[in-house]
Amino acid sequence: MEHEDPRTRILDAAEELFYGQGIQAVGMDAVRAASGMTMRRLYQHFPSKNDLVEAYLLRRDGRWRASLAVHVSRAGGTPREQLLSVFDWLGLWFAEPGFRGCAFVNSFGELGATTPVVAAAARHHKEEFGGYLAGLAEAAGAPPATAAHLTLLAEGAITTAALHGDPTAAADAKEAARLLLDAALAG
Amino acid sequence: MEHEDPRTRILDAAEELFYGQGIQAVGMDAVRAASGMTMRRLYQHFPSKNDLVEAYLLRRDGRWRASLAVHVSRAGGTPREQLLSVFDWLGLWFAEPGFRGCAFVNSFGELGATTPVVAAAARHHKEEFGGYLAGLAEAAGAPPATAAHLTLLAEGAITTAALHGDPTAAADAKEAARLLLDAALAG
DNA sequence: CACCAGTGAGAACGATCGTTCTCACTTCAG
DNA sequence: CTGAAGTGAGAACGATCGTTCTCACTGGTG
Repeated sequence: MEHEDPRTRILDAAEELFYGQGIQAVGMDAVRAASGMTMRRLYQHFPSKNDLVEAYLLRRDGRWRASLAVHVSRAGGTPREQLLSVFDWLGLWFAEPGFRGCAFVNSFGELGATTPVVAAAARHHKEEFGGYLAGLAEAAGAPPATAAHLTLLAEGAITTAALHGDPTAAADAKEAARLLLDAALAG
Repeated sequence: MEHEDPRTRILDAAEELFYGQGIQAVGMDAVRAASGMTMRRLYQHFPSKNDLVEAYLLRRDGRWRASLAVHVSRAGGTPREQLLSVFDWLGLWFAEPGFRGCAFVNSFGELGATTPVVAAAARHHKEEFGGYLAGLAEAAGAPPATAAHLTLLAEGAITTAALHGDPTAAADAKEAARLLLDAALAG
C-alpha cells in the first residue's frame, strides 16, 4: 500500500489517529510518522491541521453514508425491512475493533465550540443521515414523525455502544424501531 | 458570590469553561482568571488539571441526576407520567443558554481514549442514568427492554439537540417514548 | 561539466500549556 | 522589634505543538 496516492495515505493515517485518540491529542508529527511522509510533503497536501481535520471529516462522512447505503440496498426485501436493516448495519459497525462512537459527535464535543468548520461538518453529517432515514421511512409508508423517532434511536444506540463498548445497543434500537413502525403503520 | 468556598468557585469556573469550550481548549490560567484565584491557591485545591477535570465531572454528574430526580418527583402523577416527565426535563435542559450536549459524551470523545478517569466517569454517569430510568419503568409496569428503549431515545435526543441546537428533539423523544410505553403495557 | 529546481530528514521557531518558583509583602508569635 | 510562615502576583521552566526553515543531496537540462 506504499504506492498509494499520498493524499490517501495521509488521510488514512489521520483518520485512524484522530478517530482513535481525539483530534487535539494527535500532533502533526504523529500523522507524518504514521503516513510515512516528511513534514514538507504533509504540508504540501494539507497546508494546515485545520485543513486536514476538515478533509478527514468530509471523507469519513462520505464513506460512512455510502457504506450504510450499500448495506441497506443489498438487504433487499420490503422498504420496511430495508429501514430496519439500518440497525443491523449499526450493529456491525459497533462490533468493529476500535469503534469509538460517532466521529462527528466526538469532534463536535471537542472542537465544535471553537472551530466552525467542525461544527458544520457534524451538523451536515447528522442532517444527511436523518434525511436518509426519512427517505427510507417514507418509502415504507411511515410518517415523518416516525422517521425522527428512528433517528433518535439510532443516535442513542451509537452513543450508548461507544460508552459501554457493547454492540447490543443496536439490537435494542432495532426492536424499539420495529415497535414504533408497527404502531405507526397500524394507526 | 465572592465569599463562597474557594473550591466551589474554582469548580464553577472550570465547569463553565470546560463544558462550553471543551477541556483541552481551556488552560489552567483561564480557570484561574475566571475563578479569581492565584495559581498557588488553584493548585492548592487541585494538584493537577486531571484532578480538576475529575472533580468537575463528578460534581456535574451528581447535580445533573439530582436535578432530574427533583423534577420527576415533583411531576407527581402516575409512574407512567413520571417516566415521561424525564423528557420534559430534557426539553428544559436543551433550552438552557449555552447547552452543548452531554458533558460526559463530550469529554469521552475528547479524552476517553487517553484518560481512564474520564472514560470511567462517563460510563458511570450513563449507567446511573440508565438505572434510574429502569427504576421508573419498573414502577410503571414496563419491562426492562422498554427501559432500554427509552434510554436510547433520551440519549439520542441529547445528541441531536446539541448538534442541531434545537430543543424539539425532547418532544420527539417523548412522543416515541409514549408509543413504546403504550405498546409495552398493552402487550 | 555547471546549474537549478525540488526533495528528505529533521532542526528550529514561536506560541502555548501545565506546573513550579521567586520575591516582596503581610501577619502574627515571642 | 525579630523572625517564621504563609500569601498574592506573576515570572520562569520544561515540554509540546503547529509550522517553517536549513542544508546536503538528487535528478534532469543546457
